[in-house]
Amino acid sequence: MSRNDLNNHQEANSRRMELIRAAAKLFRDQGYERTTVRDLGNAVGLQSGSLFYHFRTKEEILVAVMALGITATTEQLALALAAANDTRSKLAALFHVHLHSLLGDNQAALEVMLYEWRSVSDSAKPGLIVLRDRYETLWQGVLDEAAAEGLIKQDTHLLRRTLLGSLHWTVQWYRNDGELSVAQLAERMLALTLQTR
Amino acid sequence: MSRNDLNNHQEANSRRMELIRAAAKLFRDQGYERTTVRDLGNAVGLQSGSLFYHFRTKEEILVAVMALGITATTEQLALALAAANDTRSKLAALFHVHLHSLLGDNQAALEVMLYEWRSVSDSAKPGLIVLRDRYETLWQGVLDEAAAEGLIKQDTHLLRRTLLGSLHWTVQWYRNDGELSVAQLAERMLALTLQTR
DNA sequence: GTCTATAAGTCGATAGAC
DNA sequence: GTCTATCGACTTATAGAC
Repeated sequence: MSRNDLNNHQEANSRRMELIRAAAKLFRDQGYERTTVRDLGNAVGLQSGSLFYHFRTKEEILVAVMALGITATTEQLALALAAANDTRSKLAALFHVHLHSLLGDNQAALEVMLYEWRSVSDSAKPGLIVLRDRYETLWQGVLDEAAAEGLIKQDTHLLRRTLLGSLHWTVQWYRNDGELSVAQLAERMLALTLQTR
Repeated sequence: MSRNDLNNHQEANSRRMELIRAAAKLFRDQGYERTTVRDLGNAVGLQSGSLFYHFRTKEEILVAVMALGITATTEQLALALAAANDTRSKLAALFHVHLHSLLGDNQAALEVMLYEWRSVSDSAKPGLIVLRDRYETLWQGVLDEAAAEGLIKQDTHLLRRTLLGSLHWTVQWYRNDGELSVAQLAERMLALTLQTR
């Protein structure tokens, strides 16, 4: 029996999770539309027809990939924020967690969430928007705190959108084999944001 | 005979241009892969087969849309920079021209350039990259000038990438019927960038 | 659970009439 | 230049055997 639960991405059902992870990479590299169910089957050693035992439609796979991408990132951010001692550290966590999730090893799922949104049907969008809002609420809380302390500028709503845009765009130009590590990039982007001279 | 000239997008050949403009909107709204040649034909009152008199392939239409988007924006920026009196005005022009080109009336072409890059074949990429680099070189010149005058921070290469990322991402959340005009948005994003308190 | 086989439809592109 | 008609390939999804 196929599952359709946005939240329960941690299920031990390894075949399903294996498929989601393989789909994330294919969707990221080729795009959702150009990736066929035969491609997905090949990636996990199944015939294309067998996929439909695990998922009812190809789009259900896309939604599962996106849900995994955003919830995993949210969980990592929540953990990092809980471990941070001061506001400056929390601010740094926003950049580090986001970039690591986006550019780190095998983390294609968040990128799919950001760049394949148009392929999601209207009926599936609300559930994903809830997950995205949960993540952005964490961001907003830290930014408001940092603005109150004078660390960053006051226009925190617009700041959140511009910062997330800057971070999302890194996938278009960042190269893992370049001179800059993900952590170094996070620090330099943080420095550009802080109210210091 | 079909034309294949990246630069000559101003050709008076109105049928071809009409098609490019219609394709820009369809590609933006539905994505390149989901837009069929039948959709393109309907949009300009042609049968699908007739398109191939004007373009050899569907991808050639995509490339023409992108070339139009980036060259038109570059031309507008060059004009605005030539009219600017000081560095602060040039900085403002970067934000205003980019956002107007991206969010203004019927300006779908630049958005297609930014978000359908994966659908461009490897053979067509170099020509478009040349056009994009021309645009980013204008940006880099202004940013270097502004940094020298202390208007913005010194890390201008990374700053260019983060700013363009912020601007590109506005298409994902900006609404024309909202409370903020494009010009107002440009000013507020500029304010977030300037080294002032 | 996974297979084989295929249904049922859509796709980009071409050929030839006008 | 645009039409009609269609080719051949490819697509998601289903049915039934194992």
